[in-house]
Amino acid sequence: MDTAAAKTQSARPAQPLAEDVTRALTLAIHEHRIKPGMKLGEDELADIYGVSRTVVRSALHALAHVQLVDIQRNRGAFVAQPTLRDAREVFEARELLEPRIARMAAAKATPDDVALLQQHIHDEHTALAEADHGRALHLSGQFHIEIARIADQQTIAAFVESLISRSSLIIALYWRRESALCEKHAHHELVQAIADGNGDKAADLMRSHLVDLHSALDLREQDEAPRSLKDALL
Amino acid sequence: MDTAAAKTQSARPAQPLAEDVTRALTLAIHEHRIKPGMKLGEDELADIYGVSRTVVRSALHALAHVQLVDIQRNRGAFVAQPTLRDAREVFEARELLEPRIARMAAAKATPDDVALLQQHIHDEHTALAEADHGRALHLSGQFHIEIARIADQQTIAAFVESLISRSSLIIALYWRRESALCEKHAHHELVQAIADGNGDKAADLMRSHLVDLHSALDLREQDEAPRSLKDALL
DNA sequence: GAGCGCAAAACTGTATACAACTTTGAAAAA
DNA sequence: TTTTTCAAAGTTGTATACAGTTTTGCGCTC
Repeated sequence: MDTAAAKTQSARPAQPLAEDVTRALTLAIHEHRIKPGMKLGEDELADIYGVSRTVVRSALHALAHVQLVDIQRNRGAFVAQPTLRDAREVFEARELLEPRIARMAAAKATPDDVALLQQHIHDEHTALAEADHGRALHLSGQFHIEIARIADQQTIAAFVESLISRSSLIIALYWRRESALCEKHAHHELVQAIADGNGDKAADLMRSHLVDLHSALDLREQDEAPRSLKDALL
Repeated sequence: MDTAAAKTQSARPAQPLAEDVTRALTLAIHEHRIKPGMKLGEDELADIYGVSRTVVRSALHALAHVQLVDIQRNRGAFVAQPTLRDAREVFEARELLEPRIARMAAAKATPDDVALLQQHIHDEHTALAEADHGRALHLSGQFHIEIARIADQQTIAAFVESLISRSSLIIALYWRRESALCEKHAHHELVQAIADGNGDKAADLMRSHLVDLHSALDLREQDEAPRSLKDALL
């Protein structure tokens, strides 16, 4: 009967599967429950989620495609560790794409969309109030993704989503503890501009918001050697 | 890295890779050997490449992530059929990203890089002379990808690569036969601007080149209904 | 003859088994 | 004691087997 313990999910029709693991892992990474460099053993995950290695493998490859994990042949999968260069590139790309997306969102947003964004902000505040920083960070990312969805540009939205995922890792690695908390005002003002249909303002707010984020990171040249060393010892 | 030769022949080193199948399929799609909407049966491909379904599955999922194929649950994988909207979005994104990439490439290109680009152009002309339109199209795309590589912006380069892949499908679906052949001059002038380190000119040339491409497509509103119908009958 | 329904075939999704590679630990030699 | 070699354990890559779903085709009913 112990073997059945792994199948305690039998309450579920067992229809959705492989990508559930992908979502679970993505969320865990976004919420910083598992940290950059951590090894993701296939057997271990298969045991945890009560599925076979086949499913875990599929999920890990999916995450590798989004560059959330790094798969090394015959060595295994590890949570990705974006380099300083990666960090700069990701934020550079975000500063290129997201203001434009914000402008489009301002042009297309419906009242329902605005309400949804405000709900996101509310949830984020709630998470912060409960000191659940991981969840707050995840929701903060989802906020940006939601804007991309509202802009109704699937192609660019997919890129933005990928960039935001990686941003989570970058924040985990390079966030300056001294820097202030994510300015709650930024998101709120942005929603207001979108609700007003003020595209220029939305773009500007988005740009400055991203610059703020960017500058809250410690992207100075630091010892990259320890990184590769930690790879081995962690 | 360059195991380009290892592909379709019977003399397989017996240590090939799953991603070899991915490359082979990608190339086949890029060269329009297999067309949008075509079904990619797992057993069939496994038989063709002499590998197990596991490997084929992995390859198909990789292609699905780049949106080259469309995987429908319990139904199978099909070569993707970008919609008119997809086509517009892809070229819009390219017109946003590639000029910037061209500018960066002009700033960073070494003589070797320029030589490589010229080689690409030469190969493309050769393919055209042999009436191998599929290969010419593929090389044309690789040319753009190479520029992104030279620009040394891995993150954006990855996006560009994805966009160019999809462009191949879009061209297969919406190319106007009446429109002139890919203007060979465009690429050549672009290389010259890059070689001269003239970033502004490179960006401008890239932009107009993309606009030319875009306008060579027939993106008028046409019957989308047949599309969904063809899905069933093809 | 047309429409409906059920069963068999085909294919995908998942699990398990086997092979190859990497790592690790200890034993032997210097 | 240090270094080197080799074997055993562990993990990933690939193949095969099984289960569930979709499709198809035939037969039955109206």
